[in-house]
Amino acid sequence: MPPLQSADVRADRTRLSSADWEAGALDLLAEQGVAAVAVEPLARRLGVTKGSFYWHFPSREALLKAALERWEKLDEETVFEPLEEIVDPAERLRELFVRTSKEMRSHVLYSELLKALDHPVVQPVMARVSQRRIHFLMQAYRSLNFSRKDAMNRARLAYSAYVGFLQLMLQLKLTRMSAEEFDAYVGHVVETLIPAA
Amino acid sequence: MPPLQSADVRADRTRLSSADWEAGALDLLAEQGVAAVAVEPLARRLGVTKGSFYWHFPSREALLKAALERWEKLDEETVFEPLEEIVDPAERLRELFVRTSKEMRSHVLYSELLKALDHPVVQPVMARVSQRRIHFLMQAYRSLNFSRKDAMNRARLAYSAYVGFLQLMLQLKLTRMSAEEFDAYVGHVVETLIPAA
DNA sequence: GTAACACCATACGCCACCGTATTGACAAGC
DNA sequence: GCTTGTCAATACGGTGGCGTATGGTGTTAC
Repeated sequence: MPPLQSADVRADRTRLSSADWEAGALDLLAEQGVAAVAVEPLARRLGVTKGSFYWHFPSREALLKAALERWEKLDEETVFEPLEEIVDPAERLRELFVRTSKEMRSHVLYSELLKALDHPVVQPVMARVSQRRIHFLMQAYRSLNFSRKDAMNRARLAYSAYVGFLQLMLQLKLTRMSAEEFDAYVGHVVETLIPAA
Repeated sequence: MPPLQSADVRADRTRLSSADWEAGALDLLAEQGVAAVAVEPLARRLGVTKGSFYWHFPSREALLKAALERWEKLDEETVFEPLEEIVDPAERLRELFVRTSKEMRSHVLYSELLKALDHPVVQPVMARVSQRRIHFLMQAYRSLNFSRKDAMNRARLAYSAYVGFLQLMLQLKLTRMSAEEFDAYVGHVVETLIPAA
């Protein structure tokens, strides 16, 4: 009797590297949250046993840390660096708000991590990422002639709105909006939180 | 050797009722999240063993459900009914935003529940509570002559801002603001999200 | 003052996950 | 072709929680 292989994600024939485990961890994280990133389930999913895992990582914590740092780096590169090039601050903000519609995976991950902020490994990563993003917003508002305090408060407000919206949509699933509704909402947010040119 | 009694919360001498367990569950929930609401730890905290628990409740799930329904009821009574009496909608919104400064426990609980929205017992309760609150906001904006769509979008935005702020402050602890900073932020939010009279 | 009830203790079996130890298989380098 | 290094299987012990079974004790009703 064959060993009842689970849905076998990897193309088999190859062996696993640390990066494979990290990628798998992020997949599981996006799908089922931090608690689901456990070594035995992940091993099953990758078609091996945990005997393999403990060769690559000393502990579950270490995997989590490595995976999150991988995510943090990727996040910076794909989301923010492209935006730095837009010179007009109002336009930069608008683009940030709108591009946020795509890239669902990034939001899903961020949203799951929001639910695990009490975890000692998650907390510092999220603190860095969120701090950077809020700072990005603040600088844009500064360029729009907001006072220091107003810029800070508006940045906080805008980012809070992002975070809250994520939770309400992705987690609570209060209203699965149509594409038009969603665009209308984003339009409303832009009008409300970004001063007209 | 005495049985190493834990910090003994109840005034002893009395025995426990279902309500005591529910209250204890909410305490633990506020302090350490949904996952921490486990029967053996809770029993230890209450100075009994789980032999007691299973007399009052058939399962951990049942306790959680009872506790959350208790919270839902209390929330309605203490937060929203008082506000219904304020007739001027702009004033009502302002008061909602400002009173939200107090009542920390309510926010802490809501914030912890936000992190457990995938839990089948938590989800429906949170859906009801959030839906009610957003509807409350929407009606206020309607009274301020917002179009139906604008009112909906603004309500979503305002509530998202609330939810996000909760997570950023209570969970991420990005910035522990001073009382003045906090008031200034609330002022900024009021100016931004509520049209001037 | 005893019987019934309400609450609690103890002890047990079960499961899921963590981490360790030991051995095995396969490839590359010499 | 034999050794070394890399990845993996197996088997084990430990922890912490769930739920059950059964018996015990204080309180109340009569």
